Amino acid sequence: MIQPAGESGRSSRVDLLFHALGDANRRRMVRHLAERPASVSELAAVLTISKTAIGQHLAVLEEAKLVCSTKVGRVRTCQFDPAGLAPLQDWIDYHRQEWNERLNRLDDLISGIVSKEDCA
Amino acid sequence: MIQPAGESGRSSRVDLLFHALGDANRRRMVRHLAERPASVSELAAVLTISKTAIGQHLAVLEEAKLVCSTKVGRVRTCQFDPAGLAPLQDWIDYHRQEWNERLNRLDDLISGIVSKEDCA
DNA sequence: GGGTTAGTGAAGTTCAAACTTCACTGAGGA
DNA sequence: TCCTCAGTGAAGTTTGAACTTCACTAACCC
Repeated sequence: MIQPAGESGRSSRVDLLFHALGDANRRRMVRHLAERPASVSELAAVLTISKTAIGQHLAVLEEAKLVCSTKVGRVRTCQFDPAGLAPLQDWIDYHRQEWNERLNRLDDLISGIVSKEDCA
Repeated sequence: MIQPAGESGRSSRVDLLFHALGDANRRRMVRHLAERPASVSELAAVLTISKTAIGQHLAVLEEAKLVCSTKVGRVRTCQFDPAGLAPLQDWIDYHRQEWNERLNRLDDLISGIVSKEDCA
């Protein structure tokens, strides 16, 4: 059974996101939903897996806040929410920035050495 | 044993990336390496897991091209490579864009309806 | 040379999670 | 009303992968 990460030690938002997107089928779901909303049955047909499996993946995606769904009558319609990607973007930005600062520190170090050499 | 994804069906770059970053310990490694390079032993001390485990995680991160490492003497030094994040950024951008286009199509549809109403 | 330290390979254990099937509920249509 | 279709819950199976330990190699230091 696909674990909807209820009490599985997956705590942070980033954790949920990377885990949710770490599965190829869930990424296919997201990709499909980015084009247009779809029902559980439609997604099951597209991915050629059981509707039960779709339901389980859906729970994971919803917990990661990448997808939301509403049920009207007997059909549940799933929708992509791009805002859910924000923490992922933040994570990337953080690491890029950290890296740049590291390069800057290196720059400072080097120019410091150079100016000392100038003094000598 | 940590599977270095050799023949595990993980094919695409994005697949490798999401899988690599889906693990909290690997993210901690990346975070540490974004600040400064480190040896296997140092990472093992920081994450408090065995050096063997670090070596296994390292293989995954290297395959995803997020980290590179070189061995001089008996110590292997690992380094973060921010360029490895590019495909991840592309993935995010694609889905945001797809979403925007979807909204634009909706806009067009609505304004089409409105102008028809104007004609009536 | 001999001891220590850094890292690796092999093998085994454990656990999460991605599926399945089956049984069921409940909405819609003939 | 009856039948069908959409979705869900429970339970079981199977696999991938995150660890460990142990044994080993090779570099460094005395």
